[in-house]
Amino acid sequence: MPKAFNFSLAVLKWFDQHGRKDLPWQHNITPYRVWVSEIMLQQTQVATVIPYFERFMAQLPTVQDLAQASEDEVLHLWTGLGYYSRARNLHKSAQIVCNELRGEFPSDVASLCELPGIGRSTAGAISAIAFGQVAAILDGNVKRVLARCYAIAGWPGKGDVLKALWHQAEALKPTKRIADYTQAMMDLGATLCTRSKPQCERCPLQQHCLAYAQQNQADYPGKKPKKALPVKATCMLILENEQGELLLEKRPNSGIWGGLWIFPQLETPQHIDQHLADEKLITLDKQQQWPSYRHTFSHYHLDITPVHIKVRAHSQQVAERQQLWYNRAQPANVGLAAPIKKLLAQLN
DNA sequence: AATTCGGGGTG
DNA sequence: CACCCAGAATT
Repeated sequence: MPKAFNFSLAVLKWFDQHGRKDLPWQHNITPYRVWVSEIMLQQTQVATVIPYFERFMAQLPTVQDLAQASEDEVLHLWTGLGYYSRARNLHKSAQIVCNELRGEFPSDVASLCELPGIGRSTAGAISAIAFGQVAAILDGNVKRVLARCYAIAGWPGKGDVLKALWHQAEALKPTKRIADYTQAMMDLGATLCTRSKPQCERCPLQQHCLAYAQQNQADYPGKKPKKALPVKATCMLILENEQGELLLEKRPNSGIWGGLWIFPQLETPQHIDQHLADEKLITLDKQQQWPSYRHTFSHYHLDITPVHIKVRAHSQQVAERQQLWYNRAQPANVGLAAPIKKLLAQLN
């Protein structure tokens, strides 16, 4: 009868040989240092955090120093790290710890979760690493390790997937060496069980990893589903004067097609007559509606309905409005939006 | 349950 | 450039 696989034992054995043990917050371990490091590490990579952590600790070595600092000073120390609400919550929590908890950090997950900026995973990390309490974590690294090892499919942003991952995290945590185990799981995810090109040949879980067995490591964790792009519609006026030139307008520098030149746009073809009147343009020929087509951006589809109209221009209000009559034989040296290029090509 | 927050790293 | 990262708070 072979001995049953002991997940945490294998992870701890690997940690003893290969885990990271020299990160700044792994020395002189105190609840304050662990807490600050865990907040900084939320959604932020270790290499980015290290210099910020060093500066922060040099400037505000204790929770009392942090509580008494100004919010501006805390935010200054955070500048460049991103997610600035983390800094404001950290500051608030320090004041709560000092003013309401007599300077003593809570040690259990539920109490830690009461502090602003501390959720279930960060509470578990602080409780386990700083206080040795048997608590589970589920950060991005652990999600990846567990999703692969147990073939937990789906995007962790979905409630049921997250629930399944937490279930495994809670079930696997050991009662001994919880601090090392917690660090080990994060190290495993950060150094071996990486998002791309995981080093499975060095992984202590290889023999038991379902994703490795199926050789579909890349399928875990499931990716966030790309939501269907919204569809917008526009009508583009291809206004051709008696010289065969086409009216273009310059887009503002900010926003879509910034600084490029496009045909005048209307929401729908119904607005054409009004627009021509406003622009003091006289229709010379029948309007020709071209077939609509779809142009796709990263964040939406744009259904374009081109309408070709031959006109006589009356006034010369062209310059101030950032307009020009575009001569295809002697094209102006301006940037053209992709759909405009496409339509110009179709005119020939 | 889905969105928002946000700077940097990476392929 | 798209996607991801030691997630939590908000709607």
